[in-house]
Order: sequence, then C-alpha cells, then structure tokens
Amino acid sequence: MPPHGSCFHEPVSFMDYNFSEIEQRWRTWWKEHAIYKTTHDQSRPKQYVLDMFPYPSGAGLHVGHPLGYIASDIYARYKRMKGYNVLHPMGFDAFGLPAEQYALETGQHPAVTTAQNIARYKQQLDNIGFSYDWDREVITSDPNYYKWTQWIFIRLFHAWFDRNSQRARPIAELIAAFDKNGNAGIPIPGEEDTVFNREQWKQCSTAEQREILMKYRLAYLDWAEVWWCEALGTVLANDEVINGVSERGGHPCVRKKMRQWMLRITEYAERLLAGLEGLDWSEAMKDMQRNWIGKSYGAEVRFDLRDHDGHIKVFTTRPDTLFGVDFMVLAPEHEMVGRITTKMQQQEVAEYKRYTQRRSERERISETKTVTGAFTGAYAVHPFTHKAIPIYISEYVLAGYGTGAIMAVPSGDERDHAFAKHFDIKITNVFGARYDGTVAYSDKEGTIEGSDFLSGLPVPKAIEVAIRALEDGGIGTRRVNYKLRDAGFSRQRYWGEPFPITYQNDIPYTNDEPELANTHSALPLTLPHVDSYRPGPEGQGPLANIEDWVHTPQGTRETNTMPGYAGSSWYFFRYMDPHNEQEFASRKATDYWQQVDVYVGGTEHAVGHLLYARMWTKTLADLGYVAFDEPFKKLVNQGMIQGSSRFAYLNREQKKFSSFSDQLKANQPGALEAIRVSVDLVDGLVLDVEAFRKWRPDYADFRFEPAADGKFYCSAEVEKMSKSKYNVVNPDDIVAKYGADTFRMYEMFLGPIELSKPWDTQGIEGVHRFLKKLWRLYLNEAGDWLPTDVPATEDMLRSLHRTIKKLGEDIERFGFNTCVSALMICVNELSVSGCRNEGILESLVRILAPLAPHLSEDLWHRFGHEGSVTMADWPAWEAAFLTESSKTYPVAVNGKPRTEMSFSLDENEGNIREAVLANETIAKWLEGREPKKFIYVKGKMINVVV
RNA sequence: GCCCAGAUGGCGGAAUUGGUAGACGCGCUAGACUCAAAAUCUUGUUUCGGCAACGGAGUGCAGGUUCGAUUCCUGUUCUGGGCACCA
Repeated sequence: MPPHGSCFHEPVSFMDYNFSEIEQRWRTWWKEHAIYKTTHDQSRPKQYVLDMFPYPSGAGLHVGHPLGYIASDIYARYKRMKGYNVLHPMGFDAFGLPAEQYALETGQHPAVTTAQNIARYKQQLDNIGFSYDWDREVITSDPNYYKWTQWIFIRLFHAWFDRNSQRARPIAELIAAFDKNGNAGIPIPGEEDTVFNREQWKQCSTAEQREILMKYRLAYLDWAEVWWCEALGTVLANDEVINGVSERGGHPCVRKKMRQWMLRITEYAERLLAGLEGLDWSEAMKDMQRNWIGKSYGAEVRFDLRDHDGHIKVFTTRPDTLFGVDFMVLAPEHEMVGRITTKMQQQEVAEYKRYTQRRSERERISETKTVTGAFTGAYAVHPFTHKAIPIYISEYVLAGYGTGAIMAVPSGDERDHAFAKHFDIKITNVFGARYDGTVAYSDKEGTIEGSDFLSGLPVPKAIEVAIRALEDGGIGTRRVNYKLRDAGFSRQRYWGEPFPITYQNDIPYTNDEPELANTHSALPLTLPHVDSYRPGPEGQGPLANIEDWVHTPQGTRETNTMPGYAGSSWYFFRYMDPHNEQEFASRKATDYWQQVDVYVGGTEHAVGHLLYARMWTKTLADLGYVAFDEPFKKLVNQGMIQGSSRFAYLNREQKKFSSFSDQLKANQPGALEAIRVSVDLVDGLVLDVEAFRKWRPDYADFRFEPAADGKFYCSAEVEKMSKSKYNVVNPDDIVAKYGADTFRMYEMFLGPIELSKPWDTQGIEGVHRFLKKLWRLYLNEAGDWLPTDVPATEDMLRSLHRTIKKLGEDIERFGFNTCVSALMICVNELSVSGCRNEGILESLVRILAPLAPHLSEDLWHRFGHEGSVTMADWPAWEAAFLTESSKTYPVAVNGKPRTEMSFSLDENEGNIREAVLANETIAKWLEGREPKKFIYVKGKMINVVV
C-alpha cells in the first residue's frame, strides 16, 4: 500500500538507511501533493532558475547529462527555502536531425520515436528527484508550441531594423517611409549605395516593391551556401561531411548556393555586443560572443579595375599600409571573378574554383602550410600610386567576411607574405627596418615608411590620415566591420517547424497576409504526414514530395523547415505561460517572471543558441511584446562529465590477454593491442574475466594472464562518454544501487560545476557512507528516534552554524562540491561528539534538503512536520557561535613556516613580537641574527625576516 | 589556424581577498568486531632522508614581482571545448 501524508508510523523492521523505500515514498507524496507546482504569486520575490533543455536522444541520459540539472535544482530548492517564488521548469528541444536520420533508417515517424525518447528522459529525470513543475513542460515539436515559433517568424518577416533608433520596427512603417521619402536615410543593409526616391518607389510593381522590402526584413530570403551531395541528392550538415565527402557512403560533396531563409542578426551586432556588458556571465563566455561578433574598425577602399569598368571594394583594418599593397585577393566565389578573368587564365581559375568548392570553410581558414590560389590575369589600379595591382583568387579569403576581397600587404601580413613568396610577387616594404624581408611585420608599433604622405607617421596616426585621404579623394570610407554573419534559417529536412509561407509567382507571403485570402492564416501550420523521409527533388526537403500539400489554390508552400535553434530561441518565455492559447506568453506573465535569473548549460552553446535567443528577445522587446531585451541575466556553464574507459591488453599472436601494469607496456611495445572493455564488466580496474568472455565470444578461448595477486587489471583512460567507447554509465543503475540522494550529492562532490572531470563509480561509496552516517545521527539500529531536548554544546553549535554559513555562501556561488565536504565535516563532528540535540539536528535536515531532498523530507516528517521540507525556512546562522578569541598562528622565518604559536586576537603586536623572538625554535632559526623585519597579519600569520 | 578554458598526491579535488599546500572523499595500508564475509569503527597515507624529533624538495615547464606566490606578471608545453546545417 502506498504511503500517504506523513503518516508512516507503521513499524518498519529494517532501520538502516533504506533509500529506495524512502525515495519512492516521497516522490509519490510530492506528486500527489503537487509540491512543485508554481503559481503567479505577487507576495514573494520571483526567481527564475532554468536549465538548457535537452535534445531527447535515443540513447537516453548518461550520468553526465544531469550535472547541470542537479546544480540548478539545488539552487532552486535553496531559493525556495529563502522565500522566493521559484520558476524551475523543464522541457525538450525535440526537433532535430537524429530523429529524422533514425526515421530514414527504420521508417518510424520522428514524432513517435521522439515521444518515446521524451518519456524515457522524463522517467530518468524523475528518478533523480528534480523539483520541476511538469505542468509547464515545453516540447518544441508540439504543434501547440511551434504554432508560436511560426508566429514569431511571421513577426520577424514583417519587421525591419531601423538603424537610426537601433531597433526593430514593423515593416508597415518602412513602407510608409518609402511612400513619403523613398529610402533616403534608410539604406539597404549591405547595399548602402542603392538609393531610390518616392517616385521610383511608387513606380515599382508590387513584385519589385516586395523584392526591395525583402532586403530589409529581419527574416528574409537570400542565396546561401550549403553542402550539396549529388550522389545522395541531398543537402548535408557540416558534421555529415568529412574531408569533402559524405560521412555516410563517402560520396563527394561541394558547396552550392541555394535560396534560403536567413535571419538578419547582423543588424543587431552592435546591440548584441553592448548588451553583454550588463550580464553576469563568465568573461570567457562574453569573450566568445564578442569574438564571434568580431567588431573591427577600418576602412572600405575602392580599387578601380585597369581593363574593365567597375571596381572592387575591400575592407581593411590597416589602411595605413595602403602603399604596401602588392596584389589583391578575391574569394573564389566573388561575383567579379567571372567577369575579369582573362582567357589565358580561365582554365586555371575554373580548376581552382572546383578545388575550393570541396573545401569546408574551416579547412580554408586553417590551412597555413600550403599556399594555394590562382591568378585571374586582371589588374586593379592603386588609388594613390596608380600602379597596376594583380588580382588573384585564394581560399583564404572568404566570400562572407567583409567584402569578400582583400588588399594584400605582404610586408605586414603573414598570410599575404606567404602568398607573395609562393607566387613570386615583389614585396613592397612599408615598415623600414622592422621588416627584414623574411617575416611579415604585423605589430602596430612604430612608424610607416616609404608611403608618400604617410611616411614617418606612427600607426594609429597613419590610419587616421589614410582614412581621411581616402574619404577626401572619394576612394573609400571609414567603416566598422563585423565578422558576424546573418544566420541561415532554412533546412532541407522534414523534422522541423514548417514555414508559414506560401509563394505566389515566386513571391513569398506569410500565411496571414490578405493576398492569400486568409485561407492559410490559421496557425499552427502542422507538419504533414510523409510516406518517405527521403529528400525531395533538387535538394529540397522531404515536404517537396507531397504534391497536394505543396500546391494550393493560393500558391505553393515553402518546403524547407526551420533549424534546430528556432524553437530554442524563445522557449524560456513559454514556460512563464505555457498554456496560453492567445499569445506566446502574456505580458502579465513575462512582466512578473522577467529575465531568467540563472541559466545553466554547457559552453557548447556559447555562440549558437545563446546569441540567437538574445536576438529574438531583442526583437520581441523592440516590437513591444516583452519588457526586457536580454533573456539570461546570469549564466552558469557546467563542464562535462567524461567517461573513464577500460582497456585490456592483447597479444593476438599468442592469443593471450595480459593483466595491465606499467612494465607490461614498456616490455612489449608494438606487440600489444588495447581492446576496449565495457565499464560494466569492471570493478575499479579489475576485470570480470568470465563476464568479458561472454560479452566478446570471439575472445572466449583466449588466455588471460592475471597479475601476481590473481586479479586481472585493465588500464584506464579518460575520454568523452559515448556508446562506441563502452564507457557510458546510466544514472538509473547508480540510483538503483545507491539512491538518488547519493547520486545527486556525488555528482556535486566530484568537483567544481564548471570543470570537466571523469566519472568514477568507485568514489560514490564515500558519499553513500556519509548519508548512512548522517542517518545514524537520527535513528539507531533498533529504529529508535534519537533527537531529544538535551542541551547542545558550544562545539556542536559552532559546527552547525559554521556549516549553515558555508552552505548558504557556497550555494549562492554555485560551489556545490564544497557544500558536500562541509556537510561531511559537520556530520563527522556531530557524530564524534554524539550530538542528540533536536534543534541542531533539525537545522541540519533543513540545510541538507536542497542536496538530498528525499532523505531530508523523510527525516523532516519524522520530526513531526506535516508540510514538505521544500517549504521550510533556511536557518539563519549566528555570528555569536562563530567568533574565536584566539588564533594559532604559523610562525615563519624568511617565509618558511617553522612553528606554531597561539595568541589572543586582541593581543598587541609588540607583545607578540617579544614572545615570538623569545620562542626556542624561532631563536634557533635566527641564529642570533637581528630580525630585519617582523610581519604580523592579524588572524593570518607571522613572519620574521632576517 | 583562430577564440576560450584547464593543469595541485595513485585518483576526484580543497585552499573564496597574496598568508600553515593537500581540507573532504576514493583507493591503498595496518588493526578491531566476525567461523567467515558484508557493514561499521580505528590507524597511517605528497615525496626524499631519518626509529623519531626534525630537515630537504614540492601546485605542468622556464623566468619575474614579493617578507611570503597554487594565487599576480612574462614566456612556454600539453589536454579539453567552440569555430556558423549535431544539438
């Protein structure tokens, strides 16, 4: 019979710490009493504690996943006890490639496998005793959720970024401005030179007008590169392409342009950069975002072509080196390449372009050893010296960065230098003696030389003078450049949000626009059923295969789907108001819960998810839907828990495995083969040989040569935890064996939350012993309740209050490993002193509650409380119990500690000096010398310098 | 290649503001209880020399600042994470 309430006074025969019975009982009780239900409560301050929601993979959770969840759960529970109304939800980032891949292989619908995976994840999470309010669960692939993802996309489509006010505004306001003044003062992003007046605007056809508007929209269509695999007839993700061939099948892949949806995140570059200042994120994380945004100051310079009309624009951060330009390099994809390449060079250029098409961007920018490129045969004209400048193409210039073209200054840039040497281009020195002809001088120290009007000027001054000369001559302009690029928002896949877009004559309309006669307006636009998950024609997604879905009387539907980050860019709003059918979240809800106070997740999201979520929040704020424009106030990054793999050593010729030792490897190098052993078959390093033989029947008749003690040892190596390495540890197994409370505390005890560290199943015993020891403070073997009203000693009180203070401080700063140590020390002390004082022991239960909620709940109820310990108050520590009157000082001579001496804390320095110098040990080290200096730091140490 | 982080006993780690390096735990060691095992309790455990007292060395490596450096500075090596369609 399941227990109810706190009425469990029925006799229990087994009075040891019976974690499985305790944990099951209280999990049921929490559920029945909806302990973790969160409501809108104005009377308490709010606290929003959020985990990055997981992608529910088919492999289930391993012990590494819950690390951050445990930390945030402890924090959330602590904040509840401190009187906050805590929002601590969980959900699933459920769209994604793996489910689709699985569907391709097995034919099972991604919705089905995803639902199964989510069910498994939830069960695993519940096993660990998290305080999530599951009523607020968010699943990105649920139509009731992605309805609002689509709704936000429509807002992005109908919005543009006003550079003057630095915020997004409805597109209707842009149209109004065009009707009045054309695009005067509102340049087209990326095409700032294109200007039209009101008449020109009005003369445009609707199609032309919409084409112009597309260049402003925050969600827009453009041509962008993807990996295209001809043999598979599909677009591939970066990590599906390895060295230019597909991961599956090894078919050649090339970069190909496709028409895609993009997000104009570049318009937010400045705000995304500035917004970082006020955030409580690690400096490392902010640096990564700053670096990604990549703001740089410089100039855009126009180089006219010698034998053609037109010009090439370059962006440079070093306009001061303009006189050192010896050649130019265009990205192979640069639009100008086809036009300017001479007949002589056409074949070479075409071949080189084919080569770069197979190269990933990463390969192109990382390649430093071999220089590649091709000469176009064309020349530009230097704007000041008018000398002819040869134009090359090379992979190290990327089309997407700056203008896709550079002016090359070999004396001042390492890559340009290598390029010049390789192609035997004469190098002009603009750094005088600082360039020695062998290594480019790229420092910004010193003066510029041999550069006409710039000669003799120090670099910063030269940059200014050069920019002014460029602007005066109408040759260039001062410019700020960002490395940040607009984000691709199309995927040629099935398992993602469909776009609420319909094309009429190739013009995209959002489904709520009047042109579609309101026939498509209802959201969500649900994913239609497909019979096959194979790609559609010409690289389109599987949706393109469903003729009668694509073709509607009003037009043809968009067949791309949204990328994985669409749903995760705003889910933190939905938790605030998860069942709202009118809005993505009400203003009342978002105004109450505001920003996420603490966001916990891995660094791998540093620049992807965290940047997109910030942009979406800014857009929603600009359009008036929420009141704040930064989603995550504080960010905590958890490290990874790595696997500890095991290897057995095999001499295949002799059909013999040898127990591992340091000598073994040294004695037989080359002859030994390391064979992976599942961690399930190993106790520490000792292999269960019989189990291994069963696991790998192909080795069943091999010999196993044990060590001298008769055991067979494996070697260990720290690696990523993954199935293929046989080092995955499932939290379910750990919880079954030791209980969730032990598991939670052990994960925290392992080390600082932000560091990566290997999992070691053996170490968990220590934490488990600690909980058993704690249990014995409350109940003896006979099951008698031990706490009574006996008085507490001063030592006990000091021990308790020191621990209360430390726990509070450590939880606030996410230092959970030291929390566990502090509790261990406290329990050790209370055990030694035989503490039975119920006041102390009850406080101990409270401070244990965030870390070990099941055990604490059980003891809490044994104290006679009816409510949950979750709602108990966090005890206050009292300074009176912590003050010490004296200190045992380390006394050092010349910085080396030689002895210890105790002094009262209010002893004056003169007396201390006298006593120290009189001390026998110190006198011995002084050897009669007069101390040069006497250093006394109150409460810390004493140092005598001779 | 670029950006970021980390390196302390056999292992995970502690030392929160520059002040006794190794807390706490694992493992190992010796012992108590037990027919035995488990559980529990007790002892020791950075390393070298020494019975000990004590002394030398020691926080990836090489320097520097300081009365004093795991902590600050310069350089360097190695490991891990990210680099735009994995999530």
